[in-house]
Amino acid sequence: MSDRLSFTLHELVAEIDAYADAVLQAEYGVGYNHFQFLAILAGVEPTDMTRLAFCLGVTKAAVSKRVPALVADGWITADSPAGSGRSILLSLTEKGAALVQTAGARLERDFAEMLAAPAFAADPIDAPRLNTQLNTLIAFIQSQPASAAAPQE
Amino acid sequence: MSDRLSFTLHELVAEIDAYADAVLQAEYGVGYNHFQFLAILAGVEPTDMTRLAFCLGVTKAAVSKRVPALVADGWITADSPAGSGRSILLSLTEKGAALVQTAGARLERDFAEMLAAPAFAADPIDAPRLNTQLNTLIAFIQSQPASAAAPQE
DNA sequence: CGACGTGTGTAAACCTGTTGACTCACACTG
DNA sequence: CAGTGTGAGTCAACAGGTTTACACACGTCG
Repeated sequence: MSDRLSFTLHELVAEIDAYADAVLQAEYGVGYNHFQFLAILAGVEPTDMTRLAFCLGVTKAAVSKRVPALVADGWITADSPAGSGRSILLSLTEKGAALVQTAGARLERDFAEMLAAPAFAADPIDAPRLNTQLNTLIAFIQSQPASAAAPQE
Repeated sequence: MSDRLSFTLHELVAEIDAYADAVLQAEYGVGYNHFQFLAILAGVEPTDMTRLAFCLGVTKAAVSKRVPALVADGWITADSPAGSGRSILLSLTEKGAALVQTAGARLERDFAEMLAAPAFAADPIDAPRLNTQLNTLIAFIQSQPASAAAPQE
């Protein structure tokens, strides 16, 4: 347990990811990265690689390398509409959408249950309020001059 | 802005890291990973590779590979005390300790200022309380059965 | 003593991401 | 119609992690 909030946040995220990875691996046979790719695509589909890369927080090249395998395994489709330059439109297949739906709901339910656990009875966590506060904080950090470091921009 | 707390947390951590990396790079000429390695070592030095790896949340092998360069550049020392098996004790040099001290203070000050920014006047963030809550949450997740995924254990 | 078991660091192969140079398709300009 | 610019995707080289297997320094126990 650290007394530095920034350390605590890192630790918490690592713990959430580890938990999610364990659940996903055990019940759906996919890893956390795999799920995250599909889940974030679900929020913006159909979209091209560049935008998805931005949403994922990785580079175009990283997305470009993962796409063929995901298409081959039937999670997503990649179409090149005529007359759109080299742009490639990515979408979820039924299988991909189903995974995002069911596994996402499962993880969200788990997480909500944790936040409502008796351990927090004495000092309950107000999730919506916390979410709003943290989003404000994100926006504020992004507005800081030194923060010119988002990948791919 | 996502309405899912877990997404927001990921985004926040990414933003904090990007900010820290920009500051560290600009003012101290080191990257965030570099600083993190030294800062976490500072909290447990002197210690051996296995324990440091655990604290960093990476494997022994990863630490083992980084140590030679850090020693060569004068950030840390690696000693093999007689009679302790193959254990190697890692410690910060003066240079390393100074970086952790000054850069750490700088980042912490920046972060504290952000949390006190006017943007939060309407709904202030109580950092110590939040830290406690999140640490409780971490402990709770770790106690969940599915969470058998901490690296190196 | 000698054989094992255990903890610790290291080496090799691999996976995944980044960077920087490139190709390609299109739009604009002369 | 070139010629040039620009945005999108891809390729090659690299960086930093993980895994698996191993070498080594100790204990312990026969």
